Amino acid sequence: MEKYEKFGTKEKILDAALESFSTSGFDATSLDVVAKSLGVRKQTILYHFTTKKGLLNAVVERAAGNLINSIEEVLNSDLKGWERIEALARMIFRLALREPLLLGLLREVSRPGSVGSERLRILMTPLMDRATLWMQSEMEVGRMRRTDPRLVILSAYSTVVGLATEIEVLRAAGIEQALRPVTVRRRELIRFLRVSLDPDYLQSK
Amino acid sequence: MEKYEKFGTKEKILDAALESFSTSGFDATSLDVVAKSLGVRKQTILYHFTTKKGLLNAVVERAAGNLINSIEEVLNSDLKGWERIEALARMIFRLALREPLLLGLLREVSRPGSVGSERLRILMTPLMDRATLWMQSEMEVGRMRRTDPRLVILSAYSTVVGLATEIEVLRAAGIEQALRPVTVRRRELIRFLRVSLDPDYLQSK
DNA sequence: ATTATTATTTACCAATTGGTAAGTTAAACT
DNA sequence: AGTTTAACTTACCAATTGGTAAATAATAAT
Repeated sequence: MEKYEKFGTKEKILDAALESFSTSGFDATSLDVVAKSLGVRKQTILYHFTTKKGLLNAVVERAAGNLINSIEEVLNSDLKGWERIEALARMIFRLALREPLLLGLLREVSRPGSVGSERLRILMTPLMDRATLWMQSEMEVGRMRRTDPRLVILSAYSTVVGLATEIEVLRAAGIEQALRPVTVRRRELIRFLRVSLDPDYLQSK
Repeated sequence: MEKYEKFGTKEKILDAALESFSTSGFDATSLDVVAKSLGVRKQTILYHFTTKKGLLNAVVERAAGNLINSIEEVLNSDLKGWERIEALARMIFRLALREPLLLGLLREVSRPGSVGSERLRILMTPLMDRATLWMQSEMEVGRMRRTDPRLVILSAYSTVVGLATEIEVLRAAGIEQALRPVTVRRRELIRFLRVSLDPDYLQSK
């Protein structure tokens, strides 16, 4: 509960930082530049977030919050087994298309030694554990085909991250409608998940 | 034909630069640091490559050269239709596994506004055009199923780039043998390509 | 041996970086 | 009205950045 929430500077800083981190990356982001784009002094940023790394963490945290909320929404539905998986996949693609900056950020932050990659891991781990447990229990009762949950999840994860690259490369390659390949990829992912997980899915055309 | 090829400094610089660019990224790479790691002054680097961007371009060029050579090898074989595609896919995965730094570089350089992304595009475009033409001619004579070649190629491309992320994330997730998921992904890609392209492939388990 | 060329270094530099310290302004509480 | 606290700014700094200019060393050509 902030006290002088007058101009919402903090939020505006987070927006601008997301923009810059996700398109230019952490190192190429200058606090001075970000501040200038907001008509604010750099020290205002440092006042709110103490350090550049702190700012990134805050951005990641907020983004992850969005993601988790979306996921929660699906998890609280009454969809079962395979249908739930498919709903999840669609939800994530929808989010990724609505807010492409999130993809850029994810891409930036999931680089090995990257600043903020640790933060991402900390935020994602419980989500991943939860998903793993759920999948295992679904396998127990035979609603899901037996595989290694983590491998499936990571495959899905890297498919989504790959989108960030793909969309831009498509644009660079001069393909006008960048939307179609994305839906192709979604179909692909869903089919992959289905083949891996849906026990009722007969593998025929 | 260099004149004083005594210590091969230029090559050593390229090696170190590849290492740094692909793991830390362009902006996070300091010429001073790279130079120090080689026991050489920064100005030696700038002597050989004039500018930091020039160095990146040289690194990209060399890496692309490796890639193109490998591809050429397959293209000069007498494999036809689908078999050629599969050989290509396997070749690229082999290269990616043997030299993981190439993946990191590809990942770094394929970012939208990134320095060097233009260079990559320039190098890749003719390769892509050639592949597209070949695929179209194969489709003409019915050795290949009819689809949009560019979309297939880009799917394959982003799968490979996605590997760069996946391998690291897997490691971060604490999965010991990072090799297995990679081969899974290769199988997946080949199956995808086969379904899309091989006219003789009957889609049954 | 001298000269020309290539390779590498020493010395600098202007610009930018993230960050500290100390104000200043404005709102909230009393 | 006066005090406290939050929001923001001005001033400053040490470190690092990529890059220039000039000197020096090493090799090749004459």
